[in-house]
Amino acid sequence: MKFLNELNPPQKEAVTFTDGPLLIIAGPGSGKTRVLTYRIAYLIAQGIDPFRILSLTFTNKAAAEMRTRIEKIVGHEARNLFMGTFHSVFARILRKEAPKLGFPSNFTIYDTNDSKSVLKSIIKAQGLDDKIYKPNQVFYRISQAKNSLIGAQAYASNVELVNEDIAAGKPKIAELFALYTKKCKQNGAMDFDDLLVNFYLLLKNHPESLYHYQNKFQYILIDEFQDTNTAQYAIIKKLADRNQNLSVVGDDAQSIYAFRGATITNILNFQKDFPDYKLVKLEQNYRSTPQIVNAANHLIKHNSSQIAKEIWTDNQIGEKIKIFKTVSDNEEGKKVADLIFELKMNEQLRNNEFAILYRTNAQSRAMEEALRRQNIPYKIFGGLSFYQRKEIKDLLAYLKFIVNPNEEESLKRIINYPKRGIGNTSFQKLTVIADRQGKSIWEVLNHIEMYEFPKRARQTLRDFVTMIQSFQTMLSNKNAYDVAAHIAKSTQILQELYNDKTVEGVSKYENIQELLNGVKEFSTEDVIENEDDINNDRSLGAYLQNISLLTGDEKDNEGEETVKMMTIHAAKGLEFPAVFAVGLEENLFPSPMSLYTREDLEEERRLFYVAITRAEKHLFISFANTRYKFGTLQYSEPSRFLKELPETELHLMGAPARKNESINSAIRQTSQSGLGERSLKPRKAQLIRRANAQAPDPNFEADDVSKLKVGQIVLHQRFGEGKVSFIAEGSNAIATINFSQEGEKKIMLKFAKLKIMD
DNA sequence: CAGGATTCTCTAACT
DNA sequence: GAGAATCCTG
Repeated sequence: MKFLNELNPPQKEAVTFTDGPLLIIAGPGSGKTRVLTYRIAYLIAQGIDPFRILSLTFTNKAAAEMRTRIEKIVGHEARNLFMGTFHSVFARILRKEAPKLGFPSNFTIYDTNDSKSVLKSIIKAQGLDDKIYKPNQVFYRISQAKNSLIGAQAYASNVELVNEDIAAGKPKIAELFALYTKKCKQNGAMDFDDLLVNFYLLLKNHPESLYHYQNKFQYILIDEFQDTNTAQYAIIKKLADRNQNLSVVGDDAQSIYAFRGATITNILNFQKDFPDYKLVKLEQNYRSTPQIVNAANHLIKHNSSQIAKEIWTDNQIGEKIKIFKTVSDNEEGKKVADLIFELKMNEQLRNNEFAILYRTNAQSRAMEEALRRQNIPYKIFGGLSFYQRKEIKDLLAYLKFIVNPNEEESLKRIINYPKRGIGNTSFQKLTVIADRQGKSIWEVLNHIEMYEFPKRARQTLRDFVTMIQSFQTMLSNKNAYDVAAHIAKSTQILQELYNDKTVEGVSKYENIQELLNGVKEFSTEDVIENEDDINNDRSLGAYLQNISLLTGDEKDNEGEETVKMMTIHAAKGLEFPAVFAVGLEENLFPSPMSLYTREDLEEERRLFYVAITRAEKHLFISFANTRYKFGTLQYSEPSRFLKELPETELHLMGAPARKNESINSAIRQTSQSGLGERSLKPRKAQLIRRANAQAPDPNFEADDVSKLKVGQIVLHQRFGEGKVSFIAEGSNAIATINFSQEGEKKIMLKFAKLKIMD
């Protein structure tokens, strides 16, 4: 167990305290993942059966990372651990236990879009105005309730909630909640929240199940505990109740999921519910430079309440945090790409050492274009997931439907795709009949001859039923891949996309192929030899439930090193040598939706804290004066958060020439352009000044710079006078020049137009 | 009923 | 600016 020597005293304490409740407060970069993985390794080394260890994380990415790291230490035994996100672990268990709750074990998992779509039809069917009852908002309301373990019934009798709805002019939400719950049950479907709620109900209402899982999971570890919601905590508490071997790791300063119902009171509840807990604080940051740590500490002090802790580092002094402004979002992208290029040249950084972090996925486009123009390979995480693409959802709908033919959302998708002449009229008719008979549409379809349909429609419907039945038969004697491939072919979906030779068509075809490969991989994967069948289900149903909980491309491009782009939320738990936090503007970051309450604003600040603390050595923060939003150009001001950073650690790029001027006032200055009437004048003046400075001088003659030396004074056509401070030799020699007006620039001598002054 | 054109709406984060 | 919803025409 020599790995214990790699730990500092509090880390070691956290790893070796095996029995009893444990609360670890872990600052950013304090070796939290290391502690969790070593802790598991330590438990196994103590003779604990990995089958008895449950380790829950919050995102797929975190789960995957943890698994690889544990495998590295303990080897293939790691595969026997029960490990994953809350949702995925509970879904796996529910697959076995769902019948106890009145769901089929092949239940379908609804993603947010599915849920909203169901709600939308319900709202319509109730004759309500979907301008008032926006599916989005209704869904959010229901979701919040479920995350607090409030079901439809409890909701309807909760005076406070109902009054809120009445005040908001939406008195029917409780009713919609009930109808939605009923519909999900009819469809044999659970949404994300149901996975938690239903697992909780299993433990609560089925003592034998509670006993079973309490016994099975003797050691429980929870990562990112600050992000758990009421339902998740209630489950953990029940599971750990008997053995009390619950360890949770969290950092209140990194709590960024309150919008989803996560609640920091869970930390307080833990202290109350497990009074004999041991507390360990990990406060030494191994990740970042003192500048970055200091800036982060300084920023987070602006939040009102937090658990007392002092994050410190003895890492080497690094460079200042660099802030820059650009005129537009596109320029911001360009500047980021240029800086990446420079850093690669000058600091020998590699592509995969960079990350660009933003508040919203929409910001990725400007970055993407700029990187592509610079030929810098990149990878975008998140955004529209692979499984959200239309062609994928279409094929998946077939698979979901043959596995669970009561599920009407899938049916809607496939009944007339590819086009087979079953239009809206027929479908509406089917819905009405099904409702009247209290049967599913599928049951109605199976007895189509009993109902009035035009001859032609009846035949098409009958053909559809025959086709689906043939798929179902196939499912009983072939593996998941064979069935999926057969469906793609026999429905002509594959052929149709193959014939489409447009760029999109080709990519869709490839996507379908990739999906099929995924099914193949899953259905032929090795089965682990053990007594546990939850992990060993290779059926189509298991596959579908598995992918419903994936957000997107978890897998990295093999081999290729890329710049990573993602939202700050997605970056939590990750670290990079060089980080660009972009779009630090009012109405973007903090998000305009966060401005109503202090709590929301503080969550935004914690989000910025997370962004900053991802960086190891280089941190760049940028904002743009104008940005395209909703397709129109908008002016923006620098984010209030910029003023909350300590000036001593900042360097405003290309500006702080004047003495006695604080960076904050400089930031404010640079942002004065284009903020409406009031500031139009200075803007014009500024433009003119710049225009003068930049006007190409027709008499300007560049000197031969091949013999340029460090220390020489040069004149640049645009940047003015500067002193050469460094020259990187090579075929693409680059000179670093300190310009008195514009600050430090890196210039490729090949293209440089410089006049040597001495 | 299909397909195309046009209008409208929405824009926070993740499972 | 993109995707969904709606309208319009064959």
